[in-house]
Amino acid sequence: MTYNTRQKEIIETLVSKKKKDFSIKELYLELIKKGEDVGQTTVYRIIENLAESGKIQKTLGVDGTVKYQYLDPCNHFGHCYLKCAKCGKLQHVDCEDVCDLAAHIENHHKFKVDEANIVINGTCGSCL
Amino acid sequence: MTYNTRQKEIIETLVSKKKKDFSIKELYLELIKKGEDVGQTTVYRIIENLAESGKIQKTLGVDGTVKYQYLDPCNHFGHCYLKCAKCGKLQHVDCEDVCDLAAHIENHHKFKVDEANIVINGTCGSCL
DNA sequence: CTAGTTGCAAAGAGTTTGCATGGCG
DNA sequence: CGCCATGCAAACTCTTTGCAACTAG
Repeated sequence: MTYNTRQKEIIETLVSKKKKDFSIKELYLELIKKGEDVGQTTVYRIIENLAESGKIQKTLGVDGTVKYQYLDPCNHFGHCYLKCAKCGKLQHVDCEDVCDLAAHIENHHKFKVDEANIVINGTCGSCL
Repeated sequence: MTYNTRQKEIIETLVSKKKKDFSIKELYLELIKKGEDVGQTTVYRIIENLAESGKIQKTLGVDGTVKYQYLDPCNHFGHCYLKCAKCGKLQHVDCEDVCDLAAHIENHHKFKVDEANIVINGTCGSCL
């Protein structure tokens, strides 16, 4: 149904190295700077697909603009993200307490927690 | 420094009744429909101020567009929001487990949790 | 060969800005 | 009266769409 193309590979590779959130424009300019021959429309389309398939997540950046963020495959229980409101970096955390909270919420508050998508906002160590 | 105006009052009143997230356009059209005489630019400016002051929060809606959301003043410990990915509704939860998790993260993961801004994504009871 | 993919340019949304007018205190 | 707020229109930025050329399988 879908073809593997040079553009898809270039973009997926670049995106999977990202540790911070990024905008389409940033990504596009980075590609151009590297001399990669990719159209802006194509970047939009590929990023949209990646977001739909769940490999990256659409988010609001620190500055209030739309950004995208690569999520390492971490769908196991007890995982969550800590997002720094100052530098925008995303930190992964695994711990039982997240499990406990999720379980509690599901049992007591009629709400099915999406374990792959718990984001806690705050300030990271380096920014404090 | 700032004046109280008819427009601010109208918008703040309307916004504080919102239980779901909303877009500027929706808000503006709602005002027009009610016969309120408010310019679209003014809506943008007032909403921006409310977001800056923390009374409302800028978020990404279910459809991937930018929305705003009124947050009832709930800055006490152990509070968090449950956001339904299907209907977009925001639910408030108070429980010790949130406290515990926040404390754990601060102590073990070098991260200062913003207690007023913990949003857990998932699916609410009515949408299940 | 066929169907998905790309990239350009144009169209469409959403948001911001300049500036003259109006209103609060 | 002085300063902030408002609203219109224009400017801008971001994103999507139409379409012809291209490419993977």
